[in-house]
Amino acid sequence: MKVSTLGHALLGLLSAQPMTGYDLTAAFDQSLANVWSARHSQIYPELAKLVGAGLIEQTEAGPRGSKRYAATAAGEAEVRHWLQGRAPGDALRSERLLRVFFLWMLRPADAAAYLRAEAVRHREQVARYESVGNEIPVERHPADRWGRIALEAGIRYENTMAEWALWAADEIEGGGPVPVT
Amino acid sequence: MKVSTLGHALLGLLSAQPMTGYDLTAAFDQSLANVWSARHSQIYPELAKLVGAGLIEQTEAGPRGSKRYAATAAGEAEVRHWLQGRAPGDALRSERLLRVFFLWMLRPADAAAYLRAEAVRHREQVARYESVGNEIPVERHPADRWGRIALEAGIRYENTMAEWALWAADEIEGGGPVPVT
DNA sequence: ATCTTACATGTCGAATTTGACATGTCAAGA
DNA sequence: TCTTGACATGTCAAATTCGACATGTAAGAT
Repeated sequence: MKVSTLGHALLGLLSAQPMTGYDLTAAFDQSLANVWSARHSQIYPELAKLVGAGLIEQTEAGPRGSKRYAATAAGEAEVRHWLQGRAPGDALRSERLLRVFFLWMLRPADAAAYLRAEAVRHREQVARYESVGNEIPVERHPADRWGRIALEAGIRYENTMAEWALWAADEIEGGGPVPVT
Repeated sequence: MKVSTLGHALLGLLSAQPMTGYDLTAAFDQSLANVWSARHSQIYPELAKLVGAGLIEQTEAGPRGSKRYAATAAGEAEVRHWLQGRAPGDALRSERLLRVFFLWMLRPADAAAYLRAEAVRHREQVARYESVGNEIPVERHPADRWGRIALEAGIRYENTMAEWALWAADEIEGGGPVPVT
């Protein structure tokens, strides 16, 4: 039984705490949004699949026809196995970075403007992350601590990209014709 | 006529220089690999689609049944339009970062070991990038200069992640039980 | 009482992406 | 001459992802 990345993400979330599909969707929109995304239309079928595989189970039926799931022992084992296996998808996918390869097609001033706007967006993201950081409860579950650690990665990433974008903008505007030594 | 991200990437590459599907596949395996990936099985059909849309055209038929394509004026205009439109897919997708959210499921020592191994992988990537940097010709096409700029983003990114991973490993191993105030 | 919003789950078709299968050419070295 | 590896293009089924459509409940405000 092979489990997709989405499956592993759901399994991981449900190992920390039992949740409904709605809660999981919210988790993908909030904390996980910046590393992996999924819509509810993908989440619900995946939950059914995981139940079928015996990796999660429904633990409770709530108010609005809601169903709460938790990872089974087999499910938790699967996550641990995934965590320790060699990273297969170590590839990063980012349309924003892809665009940089083609900025040479714009006039230098436009490209520089684009990069400075990117820097602003990255800084804004840092601000959002920092406000999220202030909302994380003071360590109730180990997952919270790891949430902070992942957040730190996000903050460092955004700051690095913001600095890079400003550097690149200067490089392009100031650079002028290439010094061919 | 809507063009996918892959389509825009192909259009951008073919605006810099006419290439065959094989060349494009190589470009996705090399320079673009770290921001967007595509297999030849996706590239060839997409080329046919772009030809149909009048965004690229075959300019030459080579030795082994090879077909060289170049972007048309409409194709170049499409790339410029894409570059200037508001970033839709500003979401980053990384299975490696996703895993971090679930490292709490491992024993602290194992999680720290995982992070230190990550740091090593990031450093190795920096080394690879730097050796690629030495192979870029000295500015023959503006795209080369942008290649360097994109490379710089990659180098800064990997260095940041390597530093973060080491910091996180220390944080976990040193941190001990949570100070509950 | 009605309205709005958040909660909650699902399906379906289309687009995207992957991996396997399939085929053939050309150049260089053994 | 033969074999290997790089060059070169394609198809197909399956998996993944997305966006739209569809439906219904519970709580709180007006």
